Amino acid sequence: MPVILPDADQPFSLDITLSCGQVFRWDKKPDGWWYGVVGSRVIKIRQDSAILTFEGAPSTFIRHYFSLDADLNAITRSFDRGPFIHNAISACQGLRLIRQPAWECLISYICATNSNIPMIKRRIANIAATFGKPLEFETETYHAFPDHSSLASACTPALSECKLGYRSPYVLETACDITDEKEWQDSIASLPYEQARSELMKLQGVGPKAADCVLLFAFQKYEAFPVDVWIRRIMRTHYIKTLSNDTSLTGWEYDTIRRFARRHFGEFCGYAQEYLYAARLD
DNA sequence: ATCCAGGAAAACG
DNA sequence: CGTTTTCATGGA
Repeated sequence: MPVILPDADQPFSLDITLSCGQVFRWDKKPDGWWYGVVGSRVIKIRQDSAILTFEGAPSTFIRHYFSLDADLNAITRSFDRGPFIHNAISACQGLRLIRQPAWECLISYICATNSNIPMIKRRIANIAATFGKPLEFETETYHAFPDHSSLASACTPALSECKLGYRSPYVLETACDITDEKEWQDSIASLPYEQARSELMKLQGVGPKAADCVLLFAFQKYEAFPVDVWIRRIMRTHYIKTLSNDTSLTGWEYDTIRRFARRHFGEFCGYAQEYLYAARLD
């Protein structure tokens, strides 16, 4: 079975990377193996100290998907400013941002609004099981995430079985809006962050938060700083203490937070965001 | 029962 | 224009 031995100077934690809430299609079995579906591959992977053992994809794919080529020490050093983020970096050593398939990431974060992580995972699994291509792996059947045309032609009853709630029409309309998956992906990738963000927000069900997540997790726009209720709470408590206490996050407040973060943490503020988010319960 | 969760659209002043 | 209300789902 293929093995990767990451550079000892380049930390990587498979557990933190897969469980921090950036990606929704992985599960860890009690025997220590993680199983996930990426594109049309079922991947099985585990980490024992520094040794990464996997099956289902070539090592070039694994390295790219988990950003093992990135100089993580240099990245965390760039935003290691102040005790709070420093503690988050220490608590989540080896957390790396995954390079997710863009179309699946887009739909995932449309399904993520006003929900918790177990609920999001269930919705994505439902969509894949209903519309995705079955993939056999070790006596079990997994499902690829369906392409945009499969979802665009989905009939409403089948989609409502996926328990998306009020997000169903958003998924459907977005699937219909995107006529060519690769063309869409290339056009977003070619734009600078702010423009790409504006383009994404034209899609139904994609607001500031979802757009920032897609840009960060699928397009490697590391200046994106998604603000959810957790991040807002953390930023208000530890960084911008003048922010108000009212319940709903206004557009003005979202922009204030993300621009502060861009200035304070620098060009990798999106990476910093993920460390803050992953360490939120500490 | 009430509140909450990787929010965003629609309705309202 | 900015602000408030509504939306569906399940766990705590």
